[in-house]
Amino acid sequence: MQRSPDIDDAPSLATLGPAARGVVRALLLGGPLTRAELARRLGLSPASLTKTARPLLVSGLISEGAALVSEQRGRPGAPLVLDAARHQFIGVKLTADEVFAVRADARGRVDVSQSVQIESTEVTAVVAEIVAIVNEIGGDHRIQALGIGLAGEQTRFDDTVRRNHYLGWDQVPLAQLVEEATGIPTVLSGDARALTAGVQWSGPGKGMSELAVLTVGVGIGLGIVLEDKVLSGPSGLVGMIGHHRISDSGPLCELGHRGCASSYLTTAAITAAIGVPHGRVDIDLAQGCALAADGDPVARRVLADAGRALGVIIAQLVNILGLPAVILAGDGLELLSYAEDSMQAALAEHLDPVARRPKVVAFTSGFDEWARGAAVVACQWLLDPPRHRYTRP
Amino acid sequence: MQRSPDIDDAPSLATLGPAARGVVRALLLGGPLTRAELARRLGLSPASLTKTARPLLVSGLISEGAALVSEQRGRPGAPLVLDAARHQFIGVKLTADEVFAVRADARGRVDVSQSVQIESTEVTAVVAEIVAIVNEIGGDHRIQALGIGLAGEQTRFDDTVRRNHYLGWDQVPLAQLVEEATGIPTVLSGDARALTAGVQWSGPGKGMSELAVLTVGVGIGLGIVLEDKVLSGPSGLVGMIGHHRISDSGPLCELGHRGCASSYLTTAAITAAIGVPHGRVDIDLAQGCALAADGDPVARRVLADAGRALGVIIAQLVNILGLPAVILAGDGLELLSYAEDSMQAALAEHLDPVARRPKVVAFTSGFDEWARGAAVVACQWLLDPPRHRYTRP
DNA sequence: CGCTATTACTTGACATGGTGAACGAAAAAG
DNA sequence: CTTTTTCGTTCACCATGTCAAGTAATAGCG
Repeated sequence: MQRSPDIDDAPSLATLGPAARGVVRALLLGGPLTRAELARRLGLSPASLTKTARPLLVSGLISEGAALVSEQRGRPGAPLVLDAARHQFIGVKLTADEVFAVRADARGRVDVSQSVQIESTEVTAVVAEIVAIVNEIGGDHRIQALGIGLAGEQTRFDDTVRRNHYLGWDQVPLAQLVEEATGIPTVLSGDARALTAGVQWSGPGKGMSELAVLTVGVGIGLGIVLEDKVLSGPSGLVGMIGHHRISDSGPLCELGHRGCASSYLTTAAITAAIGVPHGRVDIDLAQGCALAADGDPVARRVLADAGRALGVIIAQLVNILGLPAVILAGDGLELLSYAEDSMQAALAEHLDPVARRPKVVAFTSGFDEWARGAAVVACQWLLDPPRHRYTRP
Repeated sequence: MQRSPDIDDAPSLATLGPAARGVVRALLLGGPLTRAELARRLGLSPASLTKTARPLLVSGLISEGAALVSEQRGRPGAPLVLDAARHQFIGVKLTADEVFAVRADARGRVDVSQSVQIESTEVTAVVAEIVAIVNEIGGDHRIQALGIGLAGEQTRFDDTVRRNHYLGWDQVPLAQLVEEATGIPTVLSGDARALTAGVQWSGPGKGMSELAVLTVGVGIGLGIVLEDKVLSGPSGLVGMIGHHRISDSGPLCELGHRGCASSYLTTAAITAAIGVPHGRVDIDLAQGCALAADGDPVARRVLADAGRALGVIIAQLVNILGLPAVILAGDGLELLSYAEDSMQAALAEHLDPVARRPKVVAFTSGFDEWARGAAVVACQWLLDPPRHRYTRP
């Protein structure tokens, strides 16, 4: 080819074979790597890497960097460099009253983010809002894929919104609708799954093959990673941990459960529990934490109870699945400031005596993390090796 | 070694390539199948099946049966038949005081079983006992592989016994020791994992891609199947559910937990809970159930509480993992007779409102089911596609 | 300086497992 | 007897991966 590869001239990741995708994935996760190192990580022979890397090099998708200063004895390897910024993705977090979108590169680094309130949850209106924000945020960039995260029962790399309580939708082929309007390949994802994918791809869980992401905020969410894959379950109904009973006594949740996780941990539950004894209904979580900081016994107790609930849930997860790490996220994470001790105590108490204590990490992030996760899902979707299913003509 | 070229001359399953293994696995699970049906189940083209089946046919590993009476319109397919009985496996369940072994075919059908008490848990003594029982039970049959199940933290297709509380072992290369003494390829497995494999391969969970097996007896065990694979976790520590707290009040378990699962569900806990109020220490589970049948209020209450504990655990599993089915097993299962109602009630109460209610199946079986599971693991191990990891010379 | 050990990469022959397209075979339906 | 439908085969071809042998570049060392 004569002309130098223009910036948007690189082939789409979707056209690559499974072997090349594996290399791209490893380069995205591991920065520049030599062929030898790639071969080791992917469990392939050096010969395979020579063969797989060549077409990627000639197509301009990756390039060969200067050899590093050698620490080894032998011939230094030539690092293969993948410019992640040349592969842009858009992630959308869809709720019943807002569309939040980010544009991120293949490593999940966010470039732009934007949000818009929506008035109607009617399908065509929502699709129009998504299309508008995607076009705006996409700008001139070529977008490889679009991921949409929403609360509900989505399976892995889904395309249809099944019965969705929040939006009032049922069997809406949202991916197809958006794809037709934007021309960008689109995939749906449960929001907890998306957040978890983001955390594991390029967040605090990067490189961990097994972990759970537990979110607190309006509700309680859970995403589980096993063997490097985010669990989706056959029906997409996974991680419904919000109403696990923590104790026999305790507050009531909105479903009438006494002492369930939601009754201890949702932001509404915490602010109510702190506000009511003080005769105040307008307290928010920050104020509640401030009260605890001032030594207010009610706030202290409520947050300690919340921490205890967190600890119990973490212990259950680790007992059942043997997870080495649990990451806490969500906008209700503020509560941890005065809940961490009781969380750790409850974790220690409820962990099985032979289970290993997991690493518990608090991951403070903005709301865009949900949309970023959706972008990561879109990227993982493109890189997912086509699952070799013959379909008869 | 010289062998008469008779029926046992078929090639070992271990020599097959991944494609052929897939066909064999499908034939083991699905009885005789035509090439067309195999192609559909494996997601392959008809051409692939012709190619893959041929060497299996000429080697005699499978044969072509007579065409079935046709219900379809077109040409009837020729079913491919695999004689599972020609592939024998041995499964061993190892405890601190007993070695229990079965010989089963590749479909997990048990032919012979035998057990022996062991006096010493010294490694060489135990290995000798295993070798003796394997040789005896193996007879003249060619044994494809040997699986050993034991309580402890074994990873998937393990070969070393790590720190094992029951046997007092640490870092014992048991698989290698037995393999050297018997000449049979040997693999280790956690006992819950083995039981679960047996249940899903050819037990009541046959064909289910997602399920959990919950055992009650001396302890509480848990095995989880996700996407057709039994979960093992990175460290082999999975399913440590025995000390999950069920209620704040309740009996004490041997670790001092009040109201944990073990305190409600182990056979010892139940018999003690029934026996003590009656001033009897020698009650066994059957007698306890008999008392309940006679209307004894203590026994009724204890069994109802046990059922409630079961229901809570099942609900937790289903909430977290979205499992469509849970299978109950173990020698303590007798308790279900007067515990099922409370179990169902607790399950309904603790299940998340949006989660789907799982099928709960009681699977009554003998102790040989544990060893049978180990034999199934051995078979699955042989059929596991060599996981394509290049190892440098 | 040149030799050796070590590590990185390439080359080409080959194996495996997969596909599509064209075709032949056997049954039911009409 | 023809059509339809489904099953199975053949053959050319592709993608991925290995092995064995060789080339390339570096550090260490006499």
